Amino acid sequence: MPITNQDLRKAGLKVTLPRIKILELLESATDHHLSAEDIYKTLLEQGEDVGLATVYRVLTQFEAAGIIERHHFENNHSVFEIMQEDHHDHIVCQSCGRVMEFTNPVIEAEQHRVAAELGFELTGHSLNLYGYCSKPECKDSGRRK
Amino acid sequence: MPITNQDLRKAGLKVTLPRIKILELLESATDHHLSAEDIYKTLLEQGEDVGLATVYRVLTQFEAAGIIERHHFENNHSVFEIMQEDHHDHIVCQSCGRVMEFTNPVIEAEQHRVAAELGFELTGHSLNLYGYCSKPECKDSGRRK
DNA sequence: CTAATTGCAAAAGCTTTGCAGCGCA
DNA sequence: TGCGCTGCAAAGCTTTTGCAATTAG
Repeated sequence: MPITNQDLRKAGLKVTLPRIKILELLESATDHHLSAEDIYKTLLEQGEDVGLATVYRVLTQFEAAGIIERHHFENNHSVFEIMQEDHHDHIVCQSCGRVMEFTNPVIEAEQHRVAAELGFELTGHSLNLYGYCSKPECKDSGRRK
Repeated sequence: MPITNQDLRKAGLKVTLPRIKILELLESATDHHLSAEDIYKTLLEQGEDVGLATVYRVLTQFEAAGIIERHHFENNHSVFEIMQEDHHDHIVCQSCGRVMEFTNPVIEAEQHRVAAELGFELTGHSLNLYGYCSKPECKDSGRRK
């Protein structure tokens, strides 16, 4: 279900144009993982008059409100996505930049076991796989950062 | 076994003071995970006349030569460590910054299974757990970034 | 000797902050 | 109307690059 204006208000955030637009983008993106820059450029292309600083501020607020999630991939590339019901990890194509999601209960369980074994109270984790995807249209599409 | 001068030469790198010092630091650090800044500051404290740019250059060359490994943790904190025989993942204490290593064959195997399933040729991965460790002396030691 | 390496300073990302004006509730 | 929000510009950080001087082999 999409994020509603009510959800924003509940998070103590006013319903403003930049916020609505950014949510729309994140919800509609083909692979719904976008960087701040992606969002900024797309909004400019759509004729919106928005500042990059606002994009960052809004994304940070959304993250704090639990509306979106931020991921740091390699080469310092950060992307954002709408928070999902179920947790999932990511696999990123080094060639075309495509991001796919997957869930794996076995890995999940092992992580908790490992943390417990080492005497850690687990608060979070990130698992990212990197490789080359098999899509025919993916032959160094230049998306690399 | 420690990295030798021979290893450096074999990698096409001249044996210079900064390189030796940086290797020494990485090999002797208590938890052998150091950031570029850590290394730079420590060298300065030791009275070495070295530039931060050199530290970054050397680390990058070492990484390319397969001598060290770079990890991106959350909040854009990068650390480096000597390359080990066996692959391992990391668990980081959010409070004291301690980094521990662990290996888990089950997770390892699952990762390959998942990648294959999604049609990816796996080239690398990073798994980091975050939490709070149970060491008594770890009570917000202020190391947080 | 001479190409590799270094320190310094400047530049290049990416992200955050200060501020005056604008706009949602 | 009032405080939150925004765009702009400037500043902060981490990392990289240009360059002349230095050094390993």
